[in-house]
Order: sequence, then C-alpha cells, then structure tokens
Amino acid sequence: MRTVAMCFSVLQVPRCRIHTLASSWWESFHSLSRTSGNSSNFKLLGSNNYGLEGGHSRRWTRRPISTKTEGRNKNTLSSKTSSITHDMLDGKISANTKLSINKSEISEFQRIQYCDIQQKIAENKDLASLLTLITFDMETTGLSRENERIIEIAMQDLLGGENSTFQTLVNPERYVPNPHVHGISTHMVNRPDVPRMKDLIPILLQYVRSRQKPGGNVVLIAHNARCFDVPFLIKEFSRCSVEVPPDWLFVDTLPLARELMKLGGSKLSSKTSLQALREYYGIPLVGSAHRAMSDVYSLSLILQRMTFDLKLPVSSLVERSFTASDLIKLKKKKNSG
DNA sequence: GGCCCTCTTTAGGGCCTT
Repeated sequence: MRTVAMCFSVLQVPRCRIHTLASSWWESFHSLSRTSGNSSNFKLLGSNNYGLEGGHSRRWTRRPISTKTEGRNKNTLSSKTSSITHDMLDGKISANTKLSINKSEISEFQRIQYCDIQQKIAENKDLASLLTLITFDMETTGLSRENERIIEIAMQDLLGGENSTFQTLVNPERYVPNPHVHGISTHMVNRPDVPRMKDLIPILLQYVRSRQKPGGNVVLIAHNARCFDVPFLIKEFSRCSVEVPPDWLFVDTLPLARELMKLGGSKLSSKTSLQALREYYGIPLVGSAHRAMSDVYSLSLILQRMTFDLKLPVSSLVERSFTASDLIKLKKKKNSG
C-alpha cells in the first residue's frame, strides 16, 4: 500500500502566492489524517449512520439528540418550530444545533452578483486564501434527477477542525428501490425523524455558511459533479423553490482523473471511478463503500493526491470551477438550440 | 446527461454518477 502523503501541489508554486493556502492545507491534511480513520468524526447535523463509521463489526447504540429549526417571523422558512430527532452513535455526537434562518436573509445572500468569481480569485491571492474547500457526496434513489430523490448527503471541510464534517440521511417520502447500491433502505429514511429536503436545505445553507471565511468563497468538490451531483442538487433545491447560492463554486474531480490517466497513469487503466482512484492511490475504505461520508473521506484524500500529481494549485481548481447558474444557462442554451 | 476517445467530427460507444 502506498503511503498517503499529506502534501498538496500548492506547495509547488511560488511561496509568495500561496503561503496562506499552504498552511491551511497542511492543517487540513493533518485533520484528514486524523478523521479518515474510524474514530474522530464530528457532525453538525447527525442522523442515522448505519454501517458507516464503525464498519460492520461495530456494535451500534443509539442516543437521540435534536436538531431544531425555529422560525422567528413571517419571513422565516419554517413558520412553526420543528424538532428533528436523530439516532446518533454513542459517544460520537454532542452537537445540538439551533438554527434560525430567514427567507429574506437567504434572498439577500442570493442577490449578490458573482459573475466573475473564478477570474477574480485566480488573479487575487488574498481572495484565494479565503477559499473554503468542501468535498461532498450524495446517495440517491437512482440516476435520474427528474425522477429520483436524494437520500443522503455528506460534506467535509478540508480545513478540518470542529464541525468540519456534515452528514445526514434525507427522507425522500418515497420507496427506495436501490438499497443494493448504498445499503440505505426505505425504512431507514422514510421516518418522521429523518429530515426531508425542504427541512434540510436551510440547515445545509447554514452549515456551508458556517464554514465560509468572512468575505471568502466556498468551493464544493465532488466526483462527476458536473453531470450528477450538481444537477441533482439544483433540481432538489428547485423543488423546494430555493436557488443554489450563486457564490457556491463547484469543481468536478472526474476531469482531473481523466487528465491523470492521459498523463500516463497507466496503473489507472481506463477506469476513473472513485473506487478505481482509491485503489490506485492505496487509500483504505472507511466505512461502507457507496455511503456518502465514506466516499467523501475517499474523495478528500484522492483530491490531494491528484492535485499533487497534476501539479495543480488551488487557483487552478478555481479556474476549473463552475456555478449552478452556469449549468442552468448551458441547459437552457442547449434546449433552445 | 455530459464528456472523451476513435474504427471520428454528417457517429457511436464507453465511462461516470445512484
């Protein structure tokens, strides 16, 4: 097995440009090295974690905690106080998050124009140093964003630290036809204590905002993000009449894997799946394959290795990023053409 | 569905995501 080197290619570009990022990444790598094991995960929002952190051998015990979403006025997304109780791993979770998000607040957040974020960040080292990099993954009831629903979301802020990971099951309010893929069954998610997407969106927005640095931008990274995760997310937000924040930049790691393959990654063969990349880099599987948090842990490590091999600084990642709006415009253009 | 490759571009097949 290859040793997982905790370094990133930002260290290969002039120090005057990236010293702040480099120090941040080093911190994150240390954090990742701690959290990629089975013992030190922490979650802002918890839910059922069947078969993830403890593998199949761990004995699960449940401890109910509550995540509250409360309304304050007529603009509040949820006009009534709701309490979502989650079954937690014994000794793993101590977060009790009280959230209060106004619709007007989100609208103001979304009104800000971010037409040329990528270019500005690429040109401005101060903006680049304010980036928050978050890997994420979703499990769904199928591949079609039109007909299927999200049933699990996981995120990891690569800077690490307290509350750096986020994971939750999502109640799709429908039958789950593909538990053979991810191990998530209908009875696990179709429960009143599992949040529905409309319950989750304000919490998700709050989580990401909590990770953002003042004046900084967030970059959300997923494997096959362009064709799967982001369009799926856009669709689910749209069903809840919420726009994906325009300052969320997305990066797809699949093109990076293809570049790596092209550059002579013969060991990678023609496979660019997350599993193939994990095997290529000798990254051990944490928890169950095809569970969101497990795949996020893998992706975080794969990203570091790929960017190192491809000699990609963070600014290059930003240059390759896209927004939800980019995809929506592209789709409209293709439909009209 | 989008991207990439090739036995190609006036196309088709394979891969990736659940």
